[in-house]
Amino acid sequence: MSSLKVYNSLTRQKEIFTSLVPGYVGMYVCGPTVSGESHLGHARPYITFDVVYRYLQYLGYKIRYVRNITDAGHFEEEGREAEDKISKKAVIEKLEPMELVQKYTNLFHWAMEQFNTIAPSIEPTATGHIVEQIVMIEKIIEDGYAYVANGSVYFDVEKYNTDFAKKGMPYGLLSGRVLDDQLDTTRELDNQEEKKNKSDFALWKNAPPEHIMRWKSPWGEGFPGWHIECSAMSTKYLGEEFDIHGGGMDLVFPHHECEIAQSAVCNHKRMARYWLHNNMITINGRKMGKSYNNVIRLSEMFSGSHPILEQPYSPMTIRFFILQSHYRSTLDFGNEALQSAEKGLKRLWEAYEALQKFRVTDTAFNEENLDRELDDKVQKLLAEFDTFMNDDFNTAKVLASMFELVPVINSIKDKHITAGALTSSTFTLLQQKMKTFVEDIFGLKSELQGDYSKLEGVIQVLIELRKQAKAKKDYVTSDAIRKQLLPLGIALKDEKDGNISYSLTS
RNA sequence: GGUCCUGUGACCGAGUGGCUAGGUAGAGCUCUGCAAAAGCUUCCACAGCGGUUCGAAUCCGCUCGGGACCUCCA
Repeated sequence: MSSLKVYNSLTRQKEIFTSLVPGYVGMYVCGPTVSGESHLGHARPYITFDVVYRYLQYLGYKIRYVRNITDAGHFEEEGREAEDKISKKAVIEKLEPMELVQKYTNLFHWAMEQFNTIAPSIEPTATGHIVEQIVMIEKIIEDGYAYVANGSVYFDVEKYNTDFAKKGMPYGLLSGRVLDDQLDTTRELDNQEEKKNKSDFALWKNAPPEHIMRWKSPWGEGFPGWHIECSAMSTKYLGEEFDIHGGGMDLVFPHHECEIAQSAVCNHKRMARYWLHNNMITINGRKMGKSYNNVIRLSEMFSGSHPILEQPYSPMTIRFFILQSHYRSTLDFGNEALQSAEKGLKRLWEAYEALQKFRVTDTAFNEENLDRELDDKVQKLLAEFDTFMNDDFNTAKVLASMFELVPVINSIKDKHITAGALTSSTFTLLQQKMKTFVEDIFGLKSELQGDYSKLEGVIQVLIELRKQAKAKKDYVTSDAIRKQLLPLGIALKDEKDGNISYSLTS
């Protein structure tokens, strides 16, 4: 079998993945800032890395997946006073900062559950690791790569760049930036006069009196800078050097660049070996984001309550939609695209469920029925699942292969293909492999909720009545039963063999 | 302005220089009391202009268009 290759942002090429410790993988993914409700854009990284996580498990790795919750307020510079955005909003909403943070954390967890993502192994919060961050900052100061100014601490980017460039780790390595080119392009920021250079970034910010979120530190009361939490928590839970660091492409600079610098000073290591970045979801070609005023919250997606939405879109539809593209490409949102995804998923899922219901004995395999060509084709398509996933997690191609199997499955079900056209081993492999990839790796699931056992009994009664009506050629009655069930989400289908099957939609 | 990415058929989207991915929609057919579903068949592409090559959607150059980052950001 081919080995896993991943695109490493650091080297800008695909590399064969090997873990630092054989059999084990450490993965850190930048989590959400819980100062507001999650939007469609958030779905991309967490679904992408959920699949990465699941696939690595499939490959047999024992993996520790760390994803932080940023619940300590970072400061904003909207041309005004530096302000904790979390505490700012809390005042408006008359909520305690932690109450607000808890609310949005809960909403985030709810959305992630809807998407059927597996919870990370550790989900550390920034506020729960203030001590670790302070310790790290102290170390950076000791080593001479940070300085204190008016109760704030800044990272000395110039000095870092000068010293670490010699070690092959200049500042800007990940994002492809050259520090000297940057000096003029940095925008005017608050408290700029405190910094030695514009490119320096805050490790610790002095809290103004009105600031609600604040902690005691050697430099006075304040709060941590934007980047230090990830360095501190990744070191704590994954070690000084670990395998994978993931996040959205918009975090490459400055966030990840700063993480690398902080960790390099403290640990003298290169932090993460593979940097994986997902691309953005766009809407009308534009990134979804607060600043563009085009945010669709996940709760709005699920309920269809946003003016731009023609209908609600279920979590699985969105998950499938995301899986249909490659994670490093932009993905353009649109009603038409989502509706296509919804229908495609339905077709795939129904074929999948039908497949799982088969017993191998149903196929009645024997030499006469064997269709060698078809058998080879199925085997080839199944083998491609692994090949494509190994090629930087190309879920789009795997889905394409799955859709080539759908007509085969449906043809067996509808008896267009002779039972037993496939060898029983191929058929078993088809069932197993589809189950593994559809459910275990892609994380797709049925969206029917609750207990349908009673309803199923009721439907069987109606089906029986309809059968009797049909036998008497009483089509008025039989059509009425079918027609009235449809708006209730129960679709009856007359099968070839005279049976009536049904499918439920939520 | 700097750095980088990108432009594929009605829409979304994959794509290793040679084998017209796939999904949805459209058209036709089969099955069917009708319907739905399913199956089969089918139409519609590689922004433009040059270049390299036996051969380019894929490599190179230019032009035009879109986007990301340089500020919190998934």
